[in-house]
Amino acid sequence: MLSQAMISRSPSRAPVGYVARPAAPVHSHPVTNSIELMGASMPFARNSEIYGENEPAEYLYRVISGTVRTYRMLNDGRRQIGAFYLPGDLFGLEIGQDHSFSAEAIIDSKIMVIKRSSVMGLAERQSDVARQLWTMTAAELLRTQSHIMLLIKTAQERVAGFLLEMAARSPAGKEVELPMPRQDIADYLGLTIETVSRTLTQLENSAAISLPSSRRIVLRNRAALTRMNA
Amino acid sequence: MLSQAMISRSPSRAPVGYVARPAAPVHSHPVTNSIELMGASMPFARNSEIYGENEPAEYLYRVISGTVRTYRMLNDGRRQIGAFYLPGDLFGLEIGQDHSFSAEAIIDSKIMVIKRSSVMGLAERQSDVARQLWTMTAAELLRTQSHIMLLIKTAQERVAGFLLEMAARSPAGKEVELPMPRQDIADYLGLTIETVSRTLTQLENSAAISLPSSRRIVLRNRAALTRMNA
DNA sequence: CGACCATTTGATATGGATCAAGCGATGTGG
DNA sequence: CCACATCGCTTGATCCATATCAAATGGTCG
Repeated sequence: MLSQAMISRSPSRAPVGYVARPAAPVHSHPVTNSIELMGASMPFARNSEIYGENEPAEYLYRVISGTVRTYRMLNDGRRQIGAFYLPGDLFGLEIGQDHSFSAEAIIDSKIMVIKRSSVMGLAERQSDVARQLWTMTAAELLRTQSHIMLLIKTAQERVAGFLLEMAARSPAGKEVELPMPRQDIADYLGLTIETVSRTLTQLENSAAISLPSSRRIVLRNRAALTRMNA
Repeated sequence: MLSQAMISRSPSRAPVGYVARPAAPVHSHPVTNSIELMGASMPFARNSEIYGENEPAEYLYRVISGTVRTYRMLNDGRRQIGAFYLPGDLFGLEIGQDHSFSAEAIIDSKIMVIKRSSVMGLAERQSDVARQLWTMTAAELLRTQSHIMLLIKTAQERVAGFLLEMAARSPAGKEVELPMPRQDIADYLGLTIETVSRTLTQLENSAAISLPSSRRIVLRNRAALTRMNA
């Protein structure tokens, strides 16, 4: 696991030499309008690193297509996934010098890369841009706070909560396509893959969901899931 | 527990009628200089509510003396403490309309209350104030992210981490005076009081700490604690 | 002193982890 | 085109860390 990440380090990271494009806005987040048009699109292969924890945060990123995970490791190898980012989502915004998490593409992804200095420079002069940056950070804070609430719940509640969250973010509300493997879900929820798997089976048996395939989940009884979500 | 909170709701919250003071700055956080001089000091009794979750966030707060806890409840009564705030700390800053956590004084406390609108107005015109607000939110985000990492650890790691955190924030580095009861520590760490208590005893037996009294903790072997902290 | 509350300690239960094996889909080389 | 290796996922058996239930201890205040 670690060695794989190591290998993928050098090839794909530096956005040097990439050509800036007109950058067709894919998803339009109301909050980030002025930042929307900046930057260059870059491909990242499945499992490749976008940036590493403690590296200088020189860029800010937006998912064009694909999915990204951010994570942090404890020194003995336990991994905590901080967030999943879907098309339209911004990530990698830091106020400190360095990134506090690492980021990897979960599947082949296109990522818009934006120079931090240019955004910061803009924020100096335009208070609405400054406000956007603050708003984005605040949104991350709210998300992280909800994540904490997830982590004190039972396995069933965590999984139900995760499914509802993913459903809410997916284009089709009822059918969810999960881009990430069970291990990622487990590391996001603070559970093992076995527990995630068993809980999903259990939810299927109780008719709350159905699993046409392991990555495809249909919410059959959203009320039941919401009730479980505590 | 809930009824107690209810009772304490009306008496002490609205800062109406309080006289603004010159407000001697007690602790000087480098990050919050311009905000430091604003607002009025207000007393809050032990266990009284400062604000409630989902209430409009009209003020911003700084601890002058005492200690504050913020928390959120799940609908079945499980409580998660989001943070402890010590003298000098700012809390209650929200970018949305409402507070996302409730806040209570743990012990009798003096709290500086600052009108949100006045800070926001200032931020409109002064970019350094705007940057301060952003920086404060980002600091909260970092804290919350660390909290998540705590919650995936073992009981011993959580308690060791908590003690180190409190020690780092306390004036005297080696001897820590805990202003909060075991239940608050438990709800912060996602454990039960029994587990917190047992873990402390175990740390004492292994000579990592000593407990002159239940609220007073001496770090005898910081290296051991750091090692446990994973 | 006695009541009350916080904390500790003890005994037992249990949810989720761990260890281990089976299964199904996907891809590859013969 | 099929046999088989691989990988991700599920299922089963057992274990263990922490929760739960219960009682004892200690500290504080009237």
